[in-house]
Amino acid sequence: MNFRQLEYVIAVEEEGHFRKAAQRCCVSQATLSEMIRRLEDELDILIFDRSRNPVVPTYNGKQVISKSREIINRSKELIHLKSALEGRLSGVLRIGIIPTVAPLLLPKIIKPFKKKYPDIELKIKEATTDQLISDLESERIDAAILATNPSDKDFTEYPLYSEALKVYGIQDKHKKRITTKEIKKSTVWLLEDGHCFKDQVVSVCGLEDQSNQFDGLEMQCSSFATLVGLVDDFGGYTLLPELYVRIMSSKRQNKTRAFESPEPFRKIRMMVYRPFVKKAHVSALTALIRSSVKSNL
Amino acid sequence: MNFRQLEYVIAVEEEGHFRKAAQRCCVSQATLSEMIRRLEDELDILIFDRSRNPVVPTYNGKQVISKSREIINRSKELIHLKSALEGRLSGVLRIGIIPTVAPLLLPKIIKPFKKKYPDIELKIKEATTDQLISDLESERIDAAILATNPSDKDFTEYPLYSEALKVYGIQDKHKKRITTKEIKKSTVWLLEDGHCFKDQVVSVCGLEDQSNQFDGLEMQCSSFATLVGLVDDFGGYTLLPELYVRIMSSKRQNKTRAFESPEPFRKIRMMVYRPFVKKAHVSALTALIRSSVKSNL
DNA sequence: TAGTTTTGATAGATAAAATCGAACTATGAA
DNA sequence: TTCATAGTTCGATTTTATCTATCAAAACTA
Repeated sequence: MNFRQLEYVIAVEEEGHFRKAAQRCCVSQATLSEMIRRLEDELDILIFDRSRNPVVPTYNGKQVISKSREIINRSKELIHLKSALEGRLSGVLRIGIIPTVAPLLLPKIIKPFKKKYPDIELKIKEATTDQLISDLESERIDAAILATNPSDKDFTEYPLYSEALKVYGIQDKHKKRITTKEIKKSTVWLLEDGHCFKDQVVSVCGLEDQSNQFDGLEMQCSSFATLVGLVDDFGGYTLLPELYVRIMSSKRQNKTRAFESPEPFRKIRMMVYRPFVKKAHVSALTALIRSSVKSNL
Repeated sequence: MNFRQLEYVIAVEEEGHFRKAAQRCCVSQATLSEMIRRLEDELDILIFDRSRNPVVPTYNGKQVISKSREIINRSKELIHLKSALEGRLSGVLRIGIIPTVAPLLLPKIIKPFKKKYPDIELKIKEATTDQLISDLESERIDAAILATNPSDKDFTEYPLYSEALKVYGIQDKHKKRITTKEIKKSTVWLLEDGHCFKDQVVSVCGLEDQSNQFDGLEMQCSSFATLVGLVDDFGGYTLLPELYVRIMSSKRQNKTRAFESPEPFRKIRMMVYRPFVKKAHVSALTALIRSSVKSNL
């Protein structure tokens, strides 16, 4: 067993293809094939089902790949240890963000982060909470920015910020605050399934799990911009997180109101699986996000 | 960088000696020397200070060794993955136990464990709480059996059992229970510093941190057997955990009493640092200890 | 002090491995 | 069938790890 074999296995899993994987690893396909066969012999585990296209890992193979990732990730850390010890953070930081946070947060933080830590290569993945949790466990990402608290307590969390949920779609200029009862009388436009924000809205408003239906129109929304457009065109309400309200036009901000106290809010957290690896990287990013949001909320 | 280089580094750290390390790794000293030099070149970190005898790691070298252990431990897990997946637990399980628990617990569990899991090689280390916590962090051991709760919350704990603290040295056969006030009037013999049991006794009885002094005699005790002997010879009292009382002669058990309610007790826990590796091994041992103790307490 | 032992480093030879290009087999599409 | 694509196998080549033998420095020893 050697590091390269593990890297080959990871590459094949990600590419689903021996030739592409070989290309990525800068070796001939023959070498990669032979090395993977040798690893399979040594572990006495068939890692890939080659009869399928794309090549897929077997059940046992998935366990091998998972362990391989752990090992390769740590070996990368060892290679970057020197610069880490010197305080020059370097290497890769792989972050996952849910779609209802990404467009609000990323524009604020990417540039300052790259400026402050030029030697860190930032890899960002936008995906659903479930996907990101699975990525954390398999060490495909180092940290995830989520709005829900995974019931599973194998994760460590660092609170980032809380933001209130606001209501969009108010026409009455004199109205100050609004209750859930009032908006339930009308249509409440929701994001499509899979977004945790949708579940939060349903729970906050005590809605039946109504889908976006209006006069024969069914919409699968994946962004706040679309939701706001729907409200403008068809009436009704939608809920928006505070940070999104702040980047809307003032005309639209005028159609937004806070809930009656106590205001519902969502907590955004940095979640990590192995709190000690990339600790310096993650806390650098965490600190940056906190200070960035503090000046905006 | 390859696995063997990391193994060589770990061996040198543990042996403090290139030749001995080479012998342990079954290679020539020249090979080991060369490979370590190459790793140092690659990482651009001087790992060992060779001018000292025994050879000691540099500060940065210690970080390298720590990461190397993480990597090597995981590579071992990968090698044993097949049998782990088949339910036949195999490989090494390295356990640390504090000295005031080891002699009470080990005799009960080692044989049944070896019988039930013949493919697991059990390595047991007896050491103080502080030492074991450091061993857990550096992955020198997989789990530790402790009586104190490390304030640091980076550890996961699995409760094993609780045992009451009893008082030894009672002469009055008609006495049923005893209070801390009563025993404080006389000498209370203690274990030497470093044992957490001693600190627990001092705290339970509200003692000044008195040392074992009696008529010009100063004793550094490291076992309950010695403490009991001291009480027999010189009078006074000592505190014993319940499991120890059970293995004493009935003559001595007759000189033992429980405290007035609420009885003080100590909680014995299995502590792990990375709850997911060797999870099956650790829970196998945990289950065995619990059931073994249940029939004895 | 001079000789001896011990320690880790170095050099050249050798065995083991990883890698490559090319030929080979299997599968599915035109 | 014929072709294209996929992964495997084979022999040659390069790279790497390892060995033995030797060296230089430091630590003992007589």
